[in-house]
Amino acid sequence: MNETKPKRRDFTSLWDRPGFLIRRLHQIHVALFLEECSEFNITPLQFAVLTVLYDRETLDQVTIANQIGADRNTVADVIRRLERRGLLERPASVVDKRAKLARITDEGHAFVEAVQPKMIDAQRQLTVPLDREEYEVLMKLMRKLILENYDASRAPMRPGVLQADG
Amino acid sequence: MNETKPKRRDFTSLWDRPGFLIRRLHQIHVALFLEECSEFNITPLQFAVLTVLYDRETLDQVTIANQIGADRNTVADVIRRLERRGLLERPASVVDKRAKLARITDEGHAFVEAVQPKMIDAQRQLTVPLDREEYEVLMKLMRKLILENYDASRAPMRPGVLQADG
DNA sequence: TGTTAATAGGTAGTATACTACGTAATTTAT
DNA sequence: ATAAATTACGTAGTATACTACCTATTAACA
Repeated sequence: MNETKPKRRDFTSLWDRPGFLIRRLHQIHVALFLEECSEFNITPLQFAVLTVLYDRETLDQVTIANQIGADRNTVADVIRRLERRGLLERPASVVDKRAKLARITDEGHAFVEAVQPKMIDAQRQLTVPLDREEYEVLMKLMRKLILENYDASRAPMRPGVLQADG
Repeated sequence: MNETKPKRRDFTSLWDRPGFLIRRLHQIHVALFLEECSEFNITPLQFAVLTVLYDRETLDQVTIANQIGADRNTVADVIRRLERRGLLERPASVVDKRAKLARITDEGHAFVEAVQPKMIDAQRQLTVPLDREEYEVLMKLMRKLILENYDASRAPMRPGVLQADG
């Protein structure tokens, strides 16, 4: 084979910058998700919130933010929109007067079930180019980077959550 | 070894959804970049725009957007901010009265050189957990997904650009 | 007990990343 | 040469993802 350059990590071209590729992948995923779910008018983050509330638990905003690895304020916005659509309720906590809880409604529950197959289509379409082994390798490496850069983002997921879901 | 489940692609847990992992990775990358470059008050996308203008070419907004794989309107915002800081100039095109071009200033040129090492630190920190082979595999798989989902996002990069930089 | 810490939530502001729509200029087709 | 389609740019609006700062409530400790 022709031995090309040793190829150390140089980052000169945009296509040699992991951050650049990750940004593009993120754009593409969001675009695919929105396209597949266009009939439901739902976003990836909104669906993630509904996913953690699907089993009818009643959680506060911070817990939800930690479980989906999102910013506290962003989650507050998302919850506001989902409540406006009647997919969530927001009961006040009786034990902690600061906390404003969130719980899925029956409508929200049915909504998740309706959207689920489309969400899966979006995930599948993004990754169809990969065979089984490539897929597993990619997922493994991405999980590794997320766990090792655990405290980089302002919305780090808690160890408990990692163990529960990972 | 203990043979766990066959592990088909099921997407039930958030950590089994590629889109979810990509969103988290994107968050982490942005956080690392902003942290490393905090003294310069610059974002990944702003730096990407400066990168394509670094060799003193004078380009229009659409061309810039295509080269960095970003939305046209987003690029317009970014350019506006960079111009406000004196890092870019915006000469009008003489051949096409619709086009408003962008060109890097001397200040912008020096700025890129000052920020470059910090950008590289951010890229490196994101990927330190990976050894050389893992790094190359990850980059290869991400590039593959981007190229194969070429027309998914509204800001697809043109084949010419792909050949030039890929 | 009383002071301090930490926590839950809110508001306001910025940047990215879109959609939808409109205008002016250019290119293509008839 | 004129009409139609395309292109470049702009504005306005929405959603995500932050920072910074604020209040109220709870927990910790001296």
